[in-house]
Amino acid sequence: MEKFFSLPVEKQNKIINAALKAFSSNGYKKASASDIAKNAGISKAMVFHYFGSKQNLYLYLVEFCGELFMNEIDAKLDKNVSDFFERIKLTTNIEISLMKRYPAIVSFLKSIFFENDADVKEGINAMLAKGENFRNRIALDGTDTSKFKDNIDIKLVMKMLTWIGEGYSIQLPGEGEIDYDALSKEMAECLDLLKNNFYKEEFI
Amino acid sequence: MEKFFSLPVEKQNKIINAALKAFSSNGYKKASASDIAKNAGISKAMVFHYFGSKQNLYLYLVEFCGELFMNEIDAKLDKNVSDFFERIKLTTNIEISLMKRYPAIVSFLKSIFFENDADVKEGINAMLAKGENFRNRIALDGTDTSKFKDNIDIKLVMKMLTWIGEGYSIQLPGEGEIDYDALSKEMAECLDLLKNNFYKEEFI
Amino acid sequence: MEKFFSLPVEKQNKIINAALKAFSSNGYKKASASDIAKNAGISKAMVFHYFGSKQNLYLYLVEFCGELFMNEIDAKLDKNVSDFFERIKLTTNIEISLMKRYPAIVSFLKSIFFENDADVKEGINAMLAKGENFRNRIALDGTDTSKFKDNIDIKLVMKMLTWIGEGYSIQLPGEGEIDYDALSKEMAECLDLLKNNFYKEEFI
Amino acid sequence: MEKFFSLPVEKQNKIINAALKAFSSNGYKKASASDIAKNAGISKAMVFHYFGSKQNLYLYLVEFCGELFMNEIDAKLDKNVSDFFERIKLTTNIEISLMKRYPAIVSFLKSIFFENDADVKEGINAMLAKGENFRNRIALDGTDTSKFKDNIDIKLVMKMLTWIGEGYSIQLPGEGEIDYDALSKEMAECLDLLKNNFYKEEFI
DNA sequence: AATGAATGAGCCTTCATTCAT
DNA sequence: GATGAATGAAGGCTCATTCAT
Repeated sequence: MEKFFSLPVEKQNKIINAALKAFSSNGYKKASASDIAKNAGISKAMVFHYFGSKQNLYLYLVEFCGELFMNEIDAKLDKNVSDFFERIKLTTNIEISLMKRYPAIVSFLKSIFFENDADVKEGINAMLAKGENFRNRIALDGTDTSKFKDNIDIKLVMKMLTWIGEGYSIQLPGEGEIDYDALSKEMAECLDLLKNNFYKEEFI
Repeated sequence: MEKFFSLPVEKQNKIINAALKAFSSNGYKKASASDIAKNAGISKAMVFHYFGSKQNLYLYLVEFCGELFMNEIDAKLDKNVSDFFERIKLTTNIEISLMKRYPAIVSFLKSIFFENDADVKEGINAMLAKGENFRNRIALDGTDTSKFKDNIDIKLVMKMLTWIGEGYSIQLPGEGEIDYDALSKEMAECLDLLKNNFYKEEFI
Repeated sequence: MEKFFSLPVEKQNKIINAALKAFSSNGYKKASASDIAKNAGISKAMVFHYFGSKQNLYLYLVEFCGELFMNEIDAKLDKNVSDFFERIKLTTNIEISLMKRYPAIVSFLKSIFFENDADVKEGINAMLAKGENFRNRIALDGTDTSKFKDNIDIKLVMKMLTWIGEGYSIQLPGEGEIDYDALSKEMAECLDLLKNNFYKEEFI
Repeated sequence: MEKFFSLPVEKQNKIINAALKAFSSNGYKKASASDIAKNAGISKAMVFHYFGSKQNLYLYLVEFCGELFMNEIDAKLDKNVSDFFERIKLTTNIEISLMKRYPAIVSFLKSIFFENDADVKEGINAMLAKGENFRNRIALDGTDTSKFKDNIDIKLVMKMLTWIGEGYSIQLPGEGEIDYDALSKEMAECLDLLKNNFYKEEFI
């Protein structure tokens, strides 16, 4: 796959976007190599020249998108913030900012969740597992858990938030413009609701 | 499709389960009629004899599963229970009991969400719309909302619960045994956590 | 095929007509056994019970129709008429009267001409050859050829008439009402034209 | 279909002939793409690569053959010949010369007449209509009709000749060598027979 | 490197034919 | 005899992948 990486980044991105779009709107199986090629402005044969196989291309995209998310957060999350909900909010906003820059990524990751094709399922699960670990680390390491009421199971809260976050991305429309600000605001309301009711009086 | 319905129920179910499994693990497009036939122990031609086309079979399953869920809940949900969380809990348990009887349904409905193939998307959306109406009706009609603390946005709680519920089914493995009791218990914990913190003191 | 013949004639005819219609409007290959069965009001399996195979059925129809034509003419042609054109005219009118009684036969024989499927071609050709012999015999045996101008090649005239006759049936519409009287009249004009110019003065 | 046209003409012709042969001996429906491919020495997939669908290929052949006939005659028919029979004779000979170059065309056009499959019937009829106009124009425009005896209905003669011409092509064998010279000679005899008896004394 | 041609495997679907009842 | 179910073989078509240039 060095062949792909030795392309000018601009062209790489064009191909990546074409593939993301094709895969997310049609799924792994139905997305055809020739569609991807057409969208990217290259010949079908080049897709195989660069990536070897459709499967390879798909798995590369899975990893590429996953790493992109994690690196971005690693780089931009302020480690000094110790408040649980503040961290989640920051993380969420970073994710949303990423979505703004690479809209195709969103639908792709969305589609990945329910891709069940045997050819790519293992790779997807591996990435998702990595992502879950990452989330937990980000959310829990160095977090001040003493603010929670004593009877609150923080891990359960964390799980709930994960599902809520997924719920958000799932409900996004497949196509068309996304109102990222509304998204951000609604997530914030959710977090506030939980914070107001899960924290001890004095930390609200 | 009368041909299918005049089959002994046992055989119908075998075919349904084979199809559900094939579709949920491969998606509409890649699931092959011959796989379905093989798993159901019939010849490929019979699939077409019974359902006419793969599309027809898929759409039938979508409707079958959707109706099954809704009818089951309609029939078993005690309408006298007015407590919001109690209702959700009952509903969830009914769903889980359904999963026990038709395990393939879960992964199928899971997969339906993100099926984008044009041949079946319209049918899926129709069913999902019906489902959403149903959910709202079940959760809100006749529910006593006065127990919530005054500053709680009940619609937001409802949304959160929907996502949490979906989160549950999403995290289920595509294949293999599912620990339904753990599932049920974890969901109950979630509901209790929210109830304990969202209700006024006197209703806990 | 005794099984077929032991049916009441009424039912035989219903089946024959259903098959004639199906074959003539769709051709040998595309006409489906289930169509024939449906049109005849019997089950598909019976078609095979009676005729063994679609090929058999088709070949039977070819022979049946051919024999019907020839027997009819043999029976009704007045052997005392010795004038060439008069005979042709009589024959033609007999044919047309047959068409009136069994409309489906017309389109079927029409379609037979250009049926090229290897499964039935041989049988068709055999029947057509028999038909040609028959025509020649009818037209030439006992015919008074002395009326023709001396330089006329009667066999050539005969061939021309055959082609003209075929031309007539070919130009018939596949479906809809046929104006048999116009047909009869136009053929008569043709014959008169030839007779007037091919016969010696004194026999016109 | 540019893909097909950018092939070397030699290969185009091989494919065309393979298809003509397959279609004329089996009809539209039964002729299989794989037979065509096999006869043309290409893979089945290429048939679809070149023509998109079997229907497309068939309709292309219909038009190709039709145009070929008409162009050839337009180009070679000496417009100064005004004698009716002379024109017919020239036309016939041009047609026969075409048959020598593309033998499969004959059986194909023969088969087209009675092809009833809905997928191609419309296209066939369009071409046949064009052909009929063409025939009439060629035969009647600029023809000297004064040579006919006064009581001859020229339109009827024209019709007869059409049927006779069709009769010729119909009697041709589907396969095997055709004796084009005999064909040409017999047609000439026919024309002479009619000319000698339909023209006024002084023009024979 | 880049392309268009080429292919083979596989899919949905149809249908003549056979089986079980 | 009669029927509906069942099947296997084939056909049109698609597409990931490879080849030749």
